[in-house]
Amino acid sequence: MPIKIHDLYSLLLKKYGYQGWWPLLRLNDYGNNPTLRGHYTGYHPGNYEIPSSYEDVFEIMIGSILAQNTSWINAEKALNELYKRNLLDIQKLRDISLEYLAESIRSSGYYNQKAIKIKNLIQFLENNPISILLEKPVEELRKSLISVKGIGPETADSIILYALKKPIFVIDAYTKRLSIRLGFVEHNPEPSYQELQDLFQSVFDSDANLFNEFHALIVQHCVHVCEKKPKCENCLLTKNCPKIIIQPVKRKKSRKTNSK
DNA sequence: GCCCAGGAGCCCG
DNA sequence: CGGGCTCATGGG
Repeated sequence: MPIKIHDLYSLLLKKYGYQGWWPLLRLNDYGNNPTLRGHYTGYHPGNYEIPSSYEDVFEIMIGSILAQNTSWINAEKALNELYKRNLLDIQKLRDISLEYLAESIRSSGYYNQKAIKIKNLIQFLENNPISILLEKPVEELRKSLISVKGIGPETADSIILYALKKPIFVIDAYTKRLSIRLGFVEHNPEPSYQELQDLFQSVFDSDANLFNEFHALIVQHCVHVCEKKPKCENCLLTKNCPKIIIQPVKRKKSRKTNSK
């Protein structure tokens, strides 16, 4: 029996509990300790008042770029490095060289590109301070964020939802994979970002806290259970999943191991 | 060694 | 408008 999106939210919440996104360095138990441990703990389950300062908001914005196509642990190491070097600050990030910035965020991968992206974000924030962004309607906000080179739809929506606490549903690779496997959307052709976002937003009233929790729950489920190679034996949704046991979804059309 | 991770831009047809 | 390529570290 196919599951409804609304029920998916209830089941995931019941199974995994509140996720406490977006994590912040200052909430890590090593927040004031420059020695990074093996895993991160900066979550704040059930507390939707966070971020509660411009510093928090800014950290989430930077983190959303560092996290692009990268495991959060690697992104967080880079964020922690910026913190250690006292660079988590708009003026500091503006004044340092691109090279020094790139070297500081090395662990997040794509560090040359991400350094440029962060510089672009800094320039954007100098023209559009956080206090101004908070006043803007979501649609206008989204357009202006996406106009920054290096901020695409997912990063823009992450900033809107998790940094600025405005209601918009974040679509990522996990959400797409899960939606396909559960049969919310067709596999072929692949659903667009907009299609998936419209679908999820059509199910609920516009609610930033709910969108926050739901997306975080999807990530939790997909990271540990509905992986690229799904662990269906550990899944709470097997009765609802058309893809159960059947081949681990698909493969990319042709994979070239192009070594230079 | 291979595979993958909380994407985006660019270039092409 | 969509597919393919590039960017890159660190963990399993």
